[in-house]
Amino acid sequence: MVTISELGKHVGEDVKISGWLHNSRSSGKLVFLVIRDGTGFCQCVAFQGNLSPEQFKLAGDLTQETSFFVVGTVKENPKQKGIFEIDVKQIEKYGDSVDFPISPKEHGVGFLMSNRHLWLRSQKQWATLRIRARIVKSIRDFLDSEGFINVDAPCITPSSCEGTTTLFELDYFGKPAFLSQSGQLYNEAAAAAFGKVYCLGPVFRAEKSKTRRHLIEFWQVEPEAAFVLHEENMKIQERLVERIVKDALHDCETELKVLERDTTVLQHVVTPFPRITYTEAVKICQQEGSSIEWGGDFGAPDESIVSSKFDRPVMIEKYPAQVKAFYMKQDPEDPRVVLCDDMIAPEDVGEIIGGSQREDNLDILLKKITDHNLPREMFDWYLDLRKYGTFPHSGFGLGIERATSWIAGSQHIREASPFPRLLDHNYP
RNA sequence: UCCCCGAUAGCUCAACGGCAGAGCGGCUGGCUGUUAACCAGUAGGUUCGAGGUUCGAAUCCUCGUCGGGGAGCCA
Repeated sequence: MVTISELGKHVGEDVKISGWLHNSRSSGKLVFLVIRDGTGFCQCVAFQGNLSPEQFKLAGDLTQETSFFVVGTVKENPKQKGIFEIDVKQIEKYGDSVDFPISPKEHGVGFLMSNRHLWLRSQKQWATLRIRARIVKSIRDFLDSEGFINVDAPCITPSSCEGTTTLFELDYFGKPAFLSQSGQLYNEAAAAAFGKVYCLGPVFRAEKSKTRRHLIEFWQVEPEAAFVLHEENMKIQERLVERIVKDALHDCETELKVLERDTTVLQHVVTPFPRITYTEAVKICQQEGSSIEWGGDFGAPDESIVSSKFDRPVMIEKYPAQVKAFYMKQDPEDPRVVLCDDMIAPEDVGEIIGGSQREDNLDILLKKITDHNLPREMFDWYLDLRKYGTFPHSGFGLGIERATSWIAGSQHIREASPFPRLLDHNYP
């Protein structure tokens, strides 16, 4: 058995391909069957003269998504160079498919989402999720080669990490527990044991978000590195994003073509990325008519204004302390701001990275926990990290689906998750 | 939680106060190179639910249900 992705190596040979019927067209004595096997899509040509009457009728009667195999000779498509097709000699069904709901014409989002388990078979969903897989591999390859160790964080936690967003509460054998919104605090403990670490897994936000940029459950990679300062933290971020985009352009040419993605913007994604301070970003927004004042956080329209000024991802650094999490380190040169940065992707995708140097001074951290009204006793273990050999360190979080959505050019982040969890939508 | 928009054939939509329609999908037939193929025929309806206005409601009004987009929150 040969896969569709390998057909180019078998031109002139007879091969067997197993898969599902994506689409078919017939023309009297010819039937064109587009088969998909998970690795790609391929046209099979069944000519009446080459098949028994039973076999030819079988080919013509196949319905959408019937599973079957063909045996035939691999040929280059006479009209399209580099595209291969199969001259069918034998064809056999595995299983029928009656009234497949997703026909080759337009469908509404609600209908497609309620058929997500079948929608995954569509070409664009296939392409998007293959890009997602490539991105995850790029992230692991990059971090592993940079000496980071994969140390995963728990999904179930006794309290909120940041105390800001709403969390899902669980009954943990009679006591409350929460689904984690971030592995960050655990990463800091791991960084003190392993130096450079990252966790990669799902996180959960119980916010009733209803936008094209938000998921209730999403995957995040969170690198954390000991003795890395703010400046170097940003360099790691931009090199990681550069690598992800470069790998996708190199290895996902077919997928990007299926998605009709204009890759010009992606070609520009090379380091160094532009950097501006929060204060500069506020000025830009004000010049464009935004009502934002220094000290407030950016709204989605403000992010759009800033990102529209640049041809690649832009990093905004040094936000006011009051709009950021308690664990971010105060800027020694300006105590009003913290040593953090957000990376805003182009094309209105929004924030794909949030990162910072962490507060390593025990007294300042204690004060911040009090100021944020966080339960001190829940953070005892975290404060231990400052008691027993405190160390300068930094880290960041990159949203896998946001990155996928951007590179694939998705209209909505839900397409970047195989089975997205959305507000009032967790089936299938 | 707030603000907009929507619900009509399996799907995508039209009809906007006067006979319920089209394309796609299904089915039947035709065609040796099709690319969401094409051509002909055919089946398919409690117009989301409840109430109201009207000679007459898919259409106007009220309430409800479900869905979509956006804000806030953030990856």
